[in-house]
Amino acid sequence: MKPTVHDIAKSAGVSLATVDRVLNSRPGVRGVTRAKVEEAIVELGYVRDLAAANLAKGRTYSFIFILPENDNSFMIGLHEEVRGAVARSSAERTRIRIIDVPPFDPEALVAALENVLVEKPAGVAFIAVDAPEVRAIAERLREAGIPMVTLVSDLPDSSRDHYAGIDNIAAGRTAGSLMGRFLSGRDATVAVLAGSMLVRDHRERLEGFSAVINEHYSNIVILPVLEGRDDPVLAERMVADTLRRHPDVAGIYSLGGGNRGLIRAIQKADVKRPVVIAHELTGSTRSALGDGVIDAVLNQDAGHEVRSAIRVLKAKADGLPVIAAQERIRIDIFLKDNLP
Amino acid sequence: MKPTVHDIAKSAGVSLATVDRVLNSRPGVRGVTRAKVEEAIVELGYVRDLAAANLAKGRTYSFIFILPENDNSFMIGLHEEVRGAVARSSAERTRIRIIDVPPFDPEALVAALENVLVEKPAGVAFIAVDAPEVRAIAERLREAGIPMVTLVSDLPDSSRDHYAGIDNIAAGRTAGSLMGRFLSGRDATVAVLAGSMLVRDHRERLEGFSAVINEHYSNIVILPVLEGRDDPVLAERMVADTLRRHPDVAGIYSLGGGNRGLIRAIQKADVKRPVVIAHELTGSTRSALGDGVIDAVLNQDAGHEVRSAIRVLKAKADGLPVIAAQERIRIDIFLKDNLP
DNA sequence: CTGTTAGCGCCTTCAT
DNA sequence: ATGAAGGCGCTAACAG
Repeated sequence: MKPTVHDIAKSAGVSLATVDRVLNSRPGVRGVTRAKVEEAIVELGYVRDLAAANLAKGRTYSFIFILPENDNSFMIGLHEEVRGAVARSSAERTRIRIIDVPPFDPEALVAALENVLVEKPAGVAFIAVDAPEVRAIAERLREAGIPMVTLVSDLPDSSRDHYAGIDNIAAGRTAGSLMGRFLSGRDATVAVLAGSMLVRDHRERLEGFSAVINEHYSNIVILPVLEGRDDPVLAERMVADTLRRHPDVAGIYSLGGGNRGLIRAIQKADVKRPVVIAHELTGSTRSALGDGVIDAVLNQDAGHEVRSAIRVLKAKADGLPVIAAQERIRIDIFLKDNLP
Repeated sequence: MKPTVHDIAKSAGVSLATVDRVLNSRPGVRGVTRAKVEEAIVELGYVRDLAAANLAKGRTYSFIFILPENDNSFMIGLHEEVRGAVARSSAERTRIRIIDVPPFDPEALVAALENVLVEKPAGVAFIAVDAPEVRAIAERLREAGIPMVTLVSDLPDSSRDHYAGIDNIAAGRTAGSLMGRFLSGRDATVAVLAGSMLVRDHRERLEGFSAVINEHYSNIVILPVLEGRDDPVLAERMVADTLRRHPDVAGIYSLGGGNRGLIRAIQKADVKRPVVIAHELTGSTRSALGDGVIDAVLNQDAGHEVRSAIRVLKAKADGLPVIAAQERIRIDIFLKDNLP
């Protein structure tokens, strides 16, 4: 039989309350007594039953998710996943509140996080904007002991406890390798469509992509980056324009959003289909994969990211370890053949 | 406040015991009484607290994992993952027993499953061998109400509740697409190394691979399949032999095990490096990816499969739904750039 | 400082 | 067929 608090109380010759105080490192226990209890704990190999503890405490983990009110498919999907988690809240003993903020706005993010500091939830998840103010408030959250995970976009070297997202440099490198292989040795010109070079994930993807091309595919020339602001209309115009001015473009790496526009531009253009690699599996990229307009999609599983963030926040709140492999967010590669 | 059994007892004007009988559909309640209780349940929107129920019952889910005592890296890794789950057992209220059986042996598998039928655990997971006897015993397990999930290799159209593994036809197609693209239009000869054509997953991978090559890459000729029995020594000999007799082989698809031998054969051969696509990320395929001997590895995440199997078995045991997206096992594609 | 006691939400004898 | 009471493992007042 697994030992319970009763067993260790008996073994240490104290009462349940004292055992509980020691277990939860609450004050009001003499050093000697504490020592006795701790000894009994290790001796009997006691491990606390979290479910029972939570039941007794009537505990529910209150988490806050700060999400940008962005209208691209990926963010909409992410929102949906969080709402899914909200729907499962009662079964999972969580209470999740969503705070919407304007995208790419450090001030707004800081304000939301300040709010978190007041509310003192059991944990917070947010999509980082890499700015000094954000780092500063994150540090204060850490001091306040509020578990923190960054989602999708990280705040490296900061006080966040965990990052639930992909390695964007690796993603860029992966795109570079695929592009290089798919273009197979021919001299070629490749265009890159990004959202904005001010955003860290986009910068990192470009960095990884360029690095691989420069290292291994010197036959490929990368055109100056197009910044389409993740906007389908703008993206379409920029890509169409590029295809007109560089009819020899043999490849396009779309590392941000606005893929609907990219796809339209390619379909309308009167050129040989370029090799296209894009990010995020959405309705439009999925069907473009099927139609052969896009050749590969790199994806991060938003559902996984959200579930992982919650698991990690719970674990941090309880001071428990996580299963690292389970929380690693993969860089999914989808061809039309392995679509889910 | 979430309603509890007390609330519905009060609302229905009965005692806790009666409520409990209704909740667990136990006999000994008059139709009218039952109706009253059920009405109160829906009216108050009651949902039972599983954690509390399990605490009261002192419940632990007993599961049996039947695993082949295979010595290839993938199976060893799978074993390890199950042992990891065993280590987490107490925290997860599970008790997992592993039964080892000889690989590819329907009789042995049937015997083990017969044992399961006697032991009546809360669920069983096994790597299917596609044989009529296995289907038959699976049917008996279903009749006995024992939740069943197949792992890695499925038993399609059978009575298993769930399959925790990849779609092997899709995996083969994915390999075919990658091979076709990597070889980019050139006329080429491709060799296929399998374990055994008697195993369903291998057959399906070959089927998918061939289909794509035939549909889209008529420039590629596939040599007769080599059956290396997942044995590194045999595989090395067969591949070396093939490379000697067909120095023009431009691609190799290794859809089974024994990759250590494949890698050695390629390294020793005095030919231009072929494009190599293999399955399962192990120590050797990982370093071969790094060395450029293997170009892509298709992988199924054994850890995910095991954790998923357990989640699904638990859910089935409780008659609860699962989060489908969480239980889909991906066909991971690894290049050297996105290694975990 | 330490112990007693009464729950958390549910299940399970044992009576009635 | 129904109900009362005690308990699962842990926590939280409230007394001493």
